[in-house]
Amino acid sequence: MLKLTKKLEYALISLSYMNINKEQLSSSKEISKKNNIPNDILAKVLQKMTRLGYIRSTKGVRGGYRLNKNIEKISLKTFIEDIEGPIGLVDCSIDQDCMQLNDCNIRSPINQININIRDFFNKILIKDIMNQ
Amino acid sequence: MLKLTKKLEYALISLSYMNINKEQLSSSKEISKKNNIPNDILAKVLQKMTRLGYIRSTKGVRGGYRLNKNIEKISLKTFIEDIEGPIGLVDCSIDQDCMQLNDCNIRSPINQININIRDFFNKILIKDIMNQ
DNA sequence: CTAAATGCGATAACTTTTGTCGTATTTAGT
DNA sequence: ACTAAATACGACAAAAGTTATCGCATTTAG
Repeated sequence: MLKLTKKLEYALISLSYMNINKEQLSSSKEISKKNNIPNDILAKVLQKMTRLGYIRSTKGVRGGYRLNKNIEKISLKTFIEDIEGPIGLVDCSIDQDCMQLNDCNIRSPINQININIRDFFNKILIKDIMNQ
Repeated sequence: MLKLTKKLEYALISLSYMNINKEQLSSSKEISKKNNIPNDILAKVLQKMTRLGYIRSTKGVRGGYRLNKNIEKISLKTFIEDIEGPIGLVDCSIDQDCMQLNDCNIRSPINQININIRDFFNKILIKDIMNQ
């Protein structure tokens, strides 16, 4: 319940892999084999990261992916939210409508905690995860 | 994905309710009605908190629940883990076995982040949530 | 004795996550 | 021009986790 999804795990593993493998393109197949990740899922994760601009793709034979430069500056918060949507401990920290409405007795403290968690992840850079 | 479960939400709402309602016992039915929570689920959450010693129950007609004294000292980390099990961003921060085994390229940084998250929740007391 | 409450287990419904499949497009190499 | 290897993408299926429901037992005030 306070857990990263596999999608996110695979994304981070891939970035780390590409970081070590900087000189060449890394294909989805290669990354999946080397890291025991189902290829079909990984492919989609890589495509998503491409759309988001974290990596760049080269199509066709001998194609593959490589890191984009901006990756150095991205926080884990931005990355998580780009891949999975907004971080919210409870529904009302994202989209407001819940049964308790305005008289929920824990709304404001929980949402403060949520702000602090976002801040926590904002201070972590993904390059810190890539450069283990 | 970085979200509290309803069980936990209901638990915290109940504690907050009992805190406001200190002078009397609060029945499951009463708490559920006042806070728009399905009664059957809430009942089990309350029973669990009773087993864990966070609240105390009085059975029979006019029975109900009230806070136990120790509640003042409990951290959100302890509470979450008592209700839901250990906090772990990835499986290997809890039970080790994963596909990547020892050569996972993000294992150690992620597990360090996990330690920091646990610490984050450890510094929050549930009474801070109850006393909104 | 009855009604209102807690206690508990089994199971069903729902939601989210994870994984699979099929097909189209791009491109290096021959 | 053709082929094989790669990315791109959408629809769907399977698995897991969360949330909700039901039925029955026990306790106790009045």
